[in-house]
Amino acid sequence: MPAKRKRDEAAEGQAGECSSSAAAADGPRYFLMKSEPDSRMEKGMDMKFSIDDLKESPDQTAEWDGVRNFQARNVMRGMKVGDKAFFYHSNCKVPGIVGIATIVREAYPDHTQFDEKNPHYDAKSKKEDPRWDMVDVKFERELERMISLEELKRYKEKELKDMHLFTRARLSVSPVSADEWSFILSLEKQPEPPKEKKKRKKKADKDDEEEDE
DNA sequence: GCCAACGTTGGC
DNA sequence: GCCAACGTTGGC
Repeated sequence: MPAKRKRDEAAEGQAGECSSSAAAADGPRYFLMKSEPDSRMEKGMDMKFSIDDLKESPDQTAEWDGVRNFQARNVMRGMKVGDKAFFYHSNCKVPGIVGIATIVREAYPDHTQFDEKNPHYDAKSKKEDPRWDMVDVKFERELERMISLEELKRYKEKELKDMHLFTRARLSVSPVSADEWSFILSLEKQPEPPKEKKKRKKKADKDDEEEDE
């Protein structure tokens, strides 16, 4: 067996912690899925997929294709129908959670891996043994207000200290604990907090500050 | 547009 | 199986 295969399996092992064996019996599990709301061309294909795009999809349902990271794939493999996911806008002006989607179809092979025209084509993936999976997600609702990354970060030392969004920042699909889920939804009910100003201060402000000390 | 963080690849 | 080089993610 080639070494490559071994690596896949190793990666698979890692997912164990956040799966899966206990199906939907004990209620839904929770996730966070990142998507880019702004147009960005990759090999002639627009990578944009916003919460509005999901909402406007046929049956408000879309294939979550293009995941090409083993950890993220493994997280998706642990998803069950009925599980919930925060829809997160990334790589944009104001990144953050904008809505909620429901998993409506469990992991199955991502067809874009076999499509040479697709930016996520994977020449090494074989039809008999696909490397990459996708799930289908359905729009549930938008949040009453966006919970920005900046706002979430205010809790990264406390309520959200274990969130994969912070501890594994580059994972595009990550698990969210029930506590994290309800904590974030509790933020939604609160009024929008004032923006934390941490943009580079103007020199005048800075001088003032130094005088204060 | 920059670049830090980090996942992946491949030589050894 | 180590690890340097490379590529990508994604906030800023």
